[in-house]
Amino acid sequence: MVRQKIQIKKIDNLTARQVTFSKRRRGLFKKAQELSTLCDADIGLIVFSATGKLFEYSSSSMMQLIDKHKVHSDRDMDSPDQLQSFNLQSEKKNYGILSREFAEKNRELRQLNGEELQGLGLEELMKLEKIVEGGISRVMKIKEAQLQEENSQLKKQSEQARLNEVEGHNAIEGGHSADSITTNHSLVNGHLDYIDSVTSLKLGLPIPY
Amino acid sequence: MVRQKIQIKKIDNLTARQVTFSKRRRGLFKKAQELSTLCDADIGLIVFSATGKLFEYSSSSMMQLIDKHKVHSDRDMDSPDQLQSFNLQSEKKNYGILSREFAEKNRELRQLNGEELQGLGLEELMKLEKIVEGGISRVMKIKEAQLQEENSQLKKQSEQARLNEVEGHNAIEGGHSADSITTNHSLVNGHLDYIDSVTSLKLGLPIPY
DNA sequence: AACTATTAATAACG
DNA sequence: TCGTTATTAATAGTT
Repeated sequence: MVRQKIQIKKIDNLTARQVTFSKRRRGLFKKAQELSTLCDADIGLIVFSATGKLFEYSSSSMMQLIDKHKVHSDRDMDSPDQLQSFNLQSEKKNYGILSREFAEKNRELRQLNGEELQGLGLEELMKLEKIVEGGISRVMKIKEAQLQEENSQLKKQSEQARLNEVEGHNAIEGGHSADSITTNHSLVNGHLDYIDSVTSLKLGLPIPY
Repeated sequence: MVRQKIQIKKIDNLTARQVTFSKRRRGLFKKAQELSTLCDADIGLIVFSATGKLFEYSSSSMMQLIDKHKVHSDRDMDSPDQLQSFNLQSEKKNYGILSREFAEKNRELRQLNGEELQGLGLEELMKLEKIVEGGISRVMKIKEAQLQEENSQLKKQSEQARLNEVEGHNAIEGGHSADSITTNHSLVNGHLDYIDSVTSLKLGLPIPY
């Protein structure tokens, strides 16, 4: 845009390109900062050079800005079904990054919880529970339901045995043996209040496993 | 920078500020696009107006760019302990945003898993389990351990009852009643193989609770 | 890095 | 928001 006007297309000459990158990058960052100051705008600017080097500017905190941005874009794509499916595709491509980020968030949450959790723990846990609701808790709920059912069957059986005994009859009458009960039964449908008083008292203690 | 040079500080007049915001914003986006094209750079620009309206430009995909940025900044703050503690503080301030993002990631992961999970599910779940390791799974493990112990006690009892019966003795001999077993016992320490074959088969099915 | 001729951006105003 | 214009700012090419 000077001694001669240039076309806006990739600069062929490597050196010239690097020089232009430096100059224009500085200019861009300066303009971003000016806009932020003049108009009280919150601005984040991320630049990766062709070689992968990162340059960034943010008028506040890049992390906060990115979070804010995420909230906004989520709001937009919450209802439209077409965008949703498009989004799913691009997220599928990013599985690795995603799960790494997920792990990271989890670690962060754990750190945050680690402080609050000791005392107030329960409420936080209930929130977490609502949040997680993922595969693992599902599996554990299934397992728990099974155990619970097995339990009640055993209790019934033991009750039956006691009754039979009192009446002088034979308690074992061709039914299920205790060892086979585990293998075949339906799931309980009702609400599982898996956080009971005993469990609550143990919250926050390190559990070895 | 024109009829009169201006100071780079917040413009007092609201109208003037809005006008300047419009003009300079357009200029900034144009320069960002030019830099991206000329120098083959990957650029993301996020601008929030003072009123909270979002404007953004990205030479590729904003999501990919943000992921890339996250990876970079993680790499930088992985070892230095000082940065870590500073980071914790700023993250504490962001608890709300964090947990919302966490929930979102979880939803995304669930969606992704939803497809793979039907078949291979288990491995993914094991990974998830390792990742989550949070309060809720801990609580569920405790509860499960309790149930398991209760179970084995019941089984022992029922076995005892059967033996006693065969030998013509009284099975109920002043021990625990079946109803009181739940309330007081120690935890199992060993490994919990809570994903058993029965459970595996049920993976991916919607579980009502 | 500096220089500088030239274009691009834009402050003020209509 | 849009157009005009005087002026400053940014920068392409050169050294």
